Amino acid sequence: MDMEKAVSALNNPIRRQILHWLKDRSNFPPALPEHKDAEGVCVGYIQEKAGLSQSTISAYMNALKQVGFVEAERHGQWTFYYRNEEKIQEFLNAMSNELSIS
Amino acid sequence: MDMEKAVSALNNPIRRQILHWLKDRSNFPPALPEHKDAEGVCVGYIQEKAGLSQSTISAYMNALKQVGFVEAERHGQWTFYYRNEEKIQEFLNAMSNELSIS
DNA sequence: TCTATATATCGAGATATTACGATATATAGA
DNA sequence: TCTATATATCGTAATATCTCGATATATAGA
Repeated sequence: MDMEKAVSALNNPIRRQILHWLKDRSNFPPALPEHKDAEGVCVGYIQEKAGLSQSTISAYMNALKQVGFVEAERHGQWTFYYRNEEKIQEFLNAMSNELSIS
Repeated sequence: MDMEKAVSALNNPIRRQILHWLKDRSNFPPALPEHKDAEGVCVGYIQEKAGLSQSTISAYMNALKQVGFVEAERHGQWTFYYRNEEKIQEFLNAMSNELSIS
């Protein structure tokens, strides 16, 4: 866990918000019938909800992916992003260790 | 807890390191006899350990103080900084809530 | 193959952060 | 009051981040 990159990825309210939204699929419009089997949420839905440009959201999701907080899965033309709960917990533990425990 | 400012204050390896060092007074040179009663560590010691300029450390400590992670106490010409464990724990809990719990 | 759609990447201007040296302020002691 | 020391504040150049629009790439379907 690269704490440098991890904290940096979280040092943005929208990226933190997206991570939070991804906790619950119902924060987004229902999946299309052909995507019922795909895990996660496509970039377009995240973009719409966040209200930022497509390129910005794509970069944001990449930043979150680089540190492992989310994973990406391609299904056709769509990329679906979903949380990596282990990595998120790992970060919280590392942060707790770094700040609290001597 | 202003998460915006809090994460921003932690988005710097030296500031995180300082918070960690402050966990244990023995990370710094022993206190002068006339400071035996003062809680915390003076700016000069922190500066020396961090290896950055005096003005930078002063600004860093102020950033940490603004979000409540440390508190400051003046004793004569010295300012002593020490951790606010409650606020740090409050931040860790808030972070955990924001990231993990839906 | 051609077109439409979804996403990724690129380049850039605006803004924020970093870290410094210079200077100001506060206090202790002569 | 004058000087020395500790810390705070100011002005700054360098660097990083934010966010966009334009463009490139990937895939599905006609």
